[in-house]
Amino acid sequence: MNPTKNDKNTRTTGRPTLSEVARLAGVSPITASRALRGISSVATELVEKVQRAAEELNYVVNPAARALASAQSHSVVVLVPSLSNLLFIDTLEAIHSVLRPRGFEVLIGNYHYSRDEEENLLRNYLAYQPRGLLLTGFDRSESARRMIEASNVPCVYMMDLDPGAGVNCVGFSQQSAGATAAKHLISRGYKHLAYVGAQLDQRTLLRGEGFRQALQVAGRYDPDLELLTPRPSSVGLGGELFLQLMHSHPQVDGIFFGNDDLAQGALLEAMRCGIKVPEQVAVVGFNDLPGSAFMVPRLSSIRTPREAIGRRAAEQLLNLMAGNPVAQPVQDMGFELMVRDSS
Amino acid sequence: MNPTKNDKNTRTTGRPTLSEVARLAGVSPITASRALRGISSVATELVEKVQRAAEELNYVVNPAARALASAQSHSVVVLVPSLSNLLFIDTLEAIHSVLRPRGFEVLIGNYHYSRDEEENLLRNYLAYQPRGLLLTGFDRSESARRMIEASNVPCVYMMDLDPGAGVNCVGFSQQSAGATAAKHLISRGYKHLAYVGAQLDQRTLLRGEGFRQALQVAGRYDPDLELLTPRPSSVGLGGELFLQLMHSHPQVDGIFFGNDDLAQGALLEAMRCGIKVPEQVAVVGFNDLPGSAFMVPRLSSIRTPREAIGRRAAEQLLNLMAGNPVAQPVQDMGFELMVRDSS
DNA sequence: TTGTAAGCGTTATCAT
DNA sequence: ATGATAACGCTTACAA
Repeated sequence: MNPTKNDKNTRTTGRPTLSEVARLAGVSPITASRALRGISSVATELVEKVQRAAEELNYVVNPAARALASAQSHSVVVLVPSLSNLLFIDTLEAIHSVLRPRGFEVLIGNYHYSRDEEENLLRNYLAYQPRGLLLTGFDRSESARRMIEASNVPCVYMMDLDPGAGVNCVGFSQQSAGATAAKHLISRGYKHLAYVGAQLDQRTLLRGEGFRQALQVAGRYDPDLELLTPRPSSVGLGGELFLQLMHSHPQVDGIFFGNDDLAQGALLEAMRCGIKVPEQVAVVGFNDLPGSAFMVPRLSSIRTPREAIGRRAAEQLLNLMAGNPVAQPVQDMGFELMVRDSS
Repeated sequence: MNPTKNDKNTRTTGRPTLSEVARLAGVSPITASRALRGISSVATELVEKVQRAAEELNYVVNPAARALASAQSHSVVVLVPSLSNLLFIDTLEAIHSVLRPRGFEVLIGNYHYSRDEEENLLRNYLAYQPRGLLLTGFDRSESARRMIEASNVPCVYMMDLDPGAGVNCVGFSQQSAGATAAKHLISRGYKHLAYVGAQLDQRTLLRGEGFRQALQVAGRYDPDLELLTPRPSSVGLGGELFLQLMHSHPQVDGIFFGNDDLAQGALLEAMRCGIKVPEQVAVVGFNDLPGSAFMVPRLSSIRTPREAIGRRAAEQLLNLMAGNPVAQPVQDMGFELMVRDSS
C-alpha cells in the first residue's frame, strides 16, 4: 500500500537520522558519524559541514542504535544507601555534572542502607550492561561482590578509603575523621566524651572507632558513653538520643554525633530543656549539612567533601572506562573541622 | 581472518541472544520473543519451553536492540526542579517504587529551577525515546512545551493542578494551600501578615497569590509585607529575610514562609535575637519537612503529600503508557495544616 | 498459532 | 581521508 521506497535516506519516524544529516552535508553516513564523534581522521572542513547539517536538522543520536551497533551502552550505574540524607545528593549532582556532558546516562539506585537491596539493584542494573559502576563504601554482601567482579565493569568506590589493593576509591578516612572530632573535644578540655551514632552503616561505625581510639590514647575512653542505634538518622532521633544520654550519664560534657541531623536534634532538644551548649555539654556533628551553621548555637561539625568526591569519582571512572592507566587508585579527599559555637 | 560464519545462531558477545534461546527451545526467534513478552497468541506449552530455555541460558534482553526495533524504550524520564529540597526526594522514591518493579528504568533530571536547563534535559532525554514523562508543574518554556507535544510521549504533571483540559496531573492546589495558611493566621488573631518566598518558582508564587487573596478578602492585605527573592531557598536565607522583614516592618505579627527551610531559619534567627515566637510574631511554614516538628518552638506547617503524589503520578503514567482510558485526569491529593507551637 | 523477511539507526571492518 | 557493506539483537509487518 505504501509506495515509498524506504531507503536509507527517507524519513520514517519524526526524527532526523544520521543518514539525513550525511546527505545534507554531502558525505556518507559513516563520515558523518565520525565527524560527530570527533574522530580525528575527518577533514576539518567536512566536520564543520556535518556539524552545521546536524544543527540545522536538529539531529540527536539515537542512543539505542548506537548502543546496539557499538555493543556498549552509555550508562553508568550509581548506587547510594540513601537519598533522604542530603549528603548523597551533593555527590550525585557532581557525578551528573561530569558524566552527562560526556554523553553518559546515569542510573541512580537507592538501597536504603540494606545489603539485600543493594544486591538486588546490582543484579537488575547489571543487565543493562552499564559501562561503569559507582558504588558507596565497601560493606556489601559476598554475592554482590562476586557479581561486580564477574561483570568486569569498571568500578569506583566512593566515600571511604580501602586498605586493600587494586581498588579504585575516592573518599576520606572515616576513622581519622572520628579521631579528629575526639582530639578537638579533648583539646578544649572536655572530659566525658560520648559518641552517638544511628543507622550503623560501616562508615558510622568506623567514625566511632576512630573516635574511640583517640579517646583511648588520651586515657579518656568510657565504653558506657557510646550510644548506637540502627534506627535511621534524623533530627527527631537526635533529640531523643541526646535526652537519653544526658539522663543516664549526666556527667557527659562533650558529644560527637555521627551525622549532623542528630546533632541538630540534640541542639534543639537542649534548648527545649534548658541545657546549655557548650557550657554544660559540647556538641560536634558530622558532614556539615546546610542548616548546621545556623543552629543555635552554631554547630561545630566536620565538613566532608561530598561534591569533590562525586566529581573525582566520576572522572576516575571516565578514565577507567576509557582504558587509561589509573595514576592514583585511591584518592584521599580529606575533610575539614569547622569549629563554631557548639564546642 | 575469522573463519566463523556469523549467522544468527552464533554467539559473538558473551551474552546469550534471543536466537540462542529460540534454538534451545526449538522455536523461531520471533516466537521466543513473543513468549518472553507474554503475548497471548503463543501456546502455553511453547511459552514454558522458551522460559525454561531463557532461564537455562540466563538470558536477559538487550534493551538497546529492543528499543531500536520497537522504537520504544523502557525508560521513564522524571524531571524535578531541585534535589537539595528533600521535598522531591520523597516523590522520586515513590515513583521508583512503583515503576522499577514494573521493569521501567527511571531517568532523573534535575533542572535547578531553570527553564533553559529543563528544556535541555528534555531535548536530551527525549532522544532516548522514553515511554513516559513525569514533569513538575506547568511553568516551562514554549519550546519545551512543543517538544513534549511533538514527542507524543505520555506525560503526567506533578505537584500542581492545572485549570486547562486534557492534561494529566496529580497534585494539590497551591493557591488554596496559601489561602489556608492565611486563614489560619487570621483566625488566631494575627493582624499584620507577611509572605516570604524564595526561588520564585511558579508554585511559590501561586502560594503567595492564594495567601494574598485570602488576606484581601479579610481586608488585611498589605503589599509591603511581601518579601520575595529569586535566591534559592535555604535555612540561612530564611534567617536573613526574617531579620530584614522584622527590621523594616516591626509591626508584622505573623509570617507565612513559602518553604520550611526558610521558616526554620527564621525560628533560629528569632531565637538568636530574642524575638519571641509566636508571642511577638507567629510563623507558619510549608511542606512540613522532617526537622520542622522538632524546632523550638515546633513549627506549624502545611504538610504536602509528596510521597502520594509520586505514587499516583507513576500509576497514572502506567495507565497512560498501557493505553488505558484515564478515569481521572486531574487528581487532587490535598494537603494538611499542621498546627504546632509557632502560630 | 507460528514463521519469514525486512528493517530500526548506528558503528566496525575492510576497502579504496 | 572517505566510503561500501555488513552486522548489532530485536520486533513489526505480513504470510502461511
